[in-house]
Amino acid sequence: MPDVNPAERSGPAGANLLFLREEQIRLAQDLLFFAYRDFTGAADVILDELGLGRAHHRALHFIGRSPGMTVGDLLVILRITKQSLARVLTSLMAEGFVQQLPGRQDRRQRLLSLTDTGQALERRLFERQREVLSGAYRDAGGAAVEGFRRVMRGIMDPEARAYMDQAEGRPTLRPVSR
Amino acid sequence: MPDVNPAERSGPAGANLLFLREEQIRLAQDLLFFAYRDFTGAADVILDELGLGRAHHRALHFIGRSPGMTVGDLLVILRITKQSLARVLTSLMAEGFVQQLPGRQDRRQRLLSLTDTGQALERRLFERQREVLSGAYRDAGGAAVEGFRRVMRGIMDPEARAYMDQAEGRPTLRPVSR
DNA sequence: AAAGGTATGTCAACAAAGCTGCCTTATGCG
DNA sequence: CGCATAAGGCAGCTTTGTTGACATACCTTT
Repeated sequence: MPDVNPAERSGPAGANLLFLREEQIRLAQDLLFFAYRDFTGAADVILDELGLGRAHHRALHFIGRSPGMTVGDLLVILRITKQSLARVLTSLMAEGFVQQLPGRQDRRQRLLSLTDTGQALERRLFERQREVLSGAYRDAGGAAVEGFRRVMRGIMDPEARAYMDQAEGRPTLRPVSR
Repeated sequence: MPDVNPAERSGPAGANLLFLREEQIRLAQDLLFFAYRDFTGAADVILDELGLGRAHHRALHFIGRSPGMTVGDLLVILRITKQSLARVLTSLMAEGFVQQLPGRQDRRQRLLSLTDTGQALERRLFERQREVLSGAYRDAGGAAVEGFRRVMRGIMDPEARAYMDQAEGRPTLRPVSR
């Protein structure tokens, strides 16, 4: 039973098929662990230089992706508490990477956006991760990329899928609400 | 490849293509964040019941995957420090989920394996994640799963790929070295 | 057998990034 | 006016990572 191709077998070996299926799921667990670790780790050198952590990177990423978003929006996306986010945002604003502007319709809101410096930093971080992903995309090919996208989408919960749908196709260039 | 290689294009649509390529990378960033978050989160309810965290789950997973592995092996896989691992292993052993046996050839080693209780717990955690992954696999289809695997592999660093190669096809049933 | 390297464990102290609970301020809205 | 909402802040705690120093047992080489 060492390694049999799962697709080519279905005879009396029902249990074997079950095993193969389970093994495939376990491989996916491994894949998620290693790929996430190494992908996020790609930006660490830059973050360390600046005394920032991954939590800062996540905030930069999503703010850069939807400039003008509210603090509440970001909380929903990150699924962390106000306090955890506050720590990160406070330091990002103190360092001049992120700015807040009062909402026009609702002046209680603080609309978040990246400053020029913040955009530059986000781009540096992005480039590091792009190198990793570009390599993977190139080696895997376009069809694989589409498969990757579909499986990953399926793993996310419905709320995250909804966010993705709305984010897709929206140019990041959307102007800051002023 | 679905989208034209940017290197081969420079006409009037060059900038647009570049934008599409960048947008695709940013979508992948989102995918990794949400999928990892929701996949790992699937087991949280069970972990909370037992007062365990995700670090414990990772240890259980990899020990269950390679029974008889050494502490050093696990350190290399997880890429955390001895101290961080010690905390986790100590509590897993105290709760009776993990056991250590001295190595036969090299008696300095402590070979790690799951106890029966540990295997049962690992299975419960696994089932939760399997539900998520099975759904994603079913909706995406077999070809997509293969693409997913290839892209994820490409994202991992070479050392992690080497581990995956060695882990693949190895039945988890490998007996505990006694 | 002595010497030096390796595998593991342990202590102390610290940092990042989560969390809860509670309270304040400013603003929107019925 | 009164209540709800968006955001911020404070105090304190937990999990999980970090470093550095040191101890013990065991392997390997001389």
